Amino acid sequence: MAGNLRFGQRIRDLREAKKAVDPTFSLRQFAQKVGISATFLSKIETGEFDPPRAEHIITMAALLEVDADELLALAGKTDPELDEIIKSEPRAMADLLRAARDRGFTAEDLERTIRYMKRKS
Amino acid sequence: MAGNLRFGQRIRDLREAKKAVDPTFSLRQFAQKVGISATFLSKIETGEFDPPRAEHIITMAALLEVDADELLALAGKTDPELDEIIKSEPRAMADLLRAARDRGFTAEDLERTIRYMKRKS
DNA sequence: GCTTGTGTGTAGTATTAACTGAACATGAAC
DNA sequence: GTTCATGTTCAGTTAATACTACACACAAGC
Repeated sequence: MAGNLRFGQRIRDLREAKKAVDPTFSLRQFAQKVGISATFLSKIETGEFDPPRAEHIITMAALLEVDADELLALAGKTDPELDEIIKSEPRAMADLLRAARDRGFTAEDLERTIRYMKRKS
Repeated sequence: MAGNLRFGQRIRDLREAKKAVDPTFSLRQFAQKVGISATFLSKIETGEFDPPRAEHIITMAALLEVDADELLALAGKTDPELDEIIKSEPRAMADLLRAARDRGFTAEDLERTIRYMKRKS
């Protein structure tokens, strides 16, 4: 229950922006769409509670039409899908990530690597 | 508490093999080295309890002189270190993993990618 | 001035993961 | 034949995560 105002504030901002156009994005109705209680969402938006679990964050991103990875990163969580990908080839995926870290790869370097992968497949 | 006999059996086999050479690898003493109770280790080895948390699995691997990733994979867990790596560059690392999955990359393909990364850095 | 909808404060609960201590039965060592 | 170390069983605990219901205060609309 440490709280995370950066995440909460971002959700509130996005929700209010949507609400200006679509009144069904009130706190209560948005909470219902996401599948959590209004109480919980209120606490999250004010930074009193930690972000909800990844699944709910992904639902929020879809409803707010933003990229889920951005919100997950703000929440300090990782997409459970990534865990599944790692488990599908644990040794190799672990090596891949460690190689990227050891080389101090930036987002740009990683993009270049992805383009290389696409060429090779 | 679903239990995982494959993991437990592997730990028991490795431990017994070590114990044949080094008698300090009894269940009790090994549990102490790892930092868990003998009760817990017994349940784990017999498959009655789930594997312990990743940190303890990594300690076990070091003591038993096997690769931690092998044991973690058997336990169905991912090294928390990988989570940290992902969080250091969430969008890009997520894209990297998804690209690998979408292309159906095998361990071999991933090794080739790592070699590419080493050349480029 | 009552209803309706807004976000919020109080006071919790449910579930799960990750364990534990103490007592026990069995066999080996002396 | 008692001591000692082995692995196991019983009956729980602790801490964290992820929430919830209900009642409230406030403002807008009729």
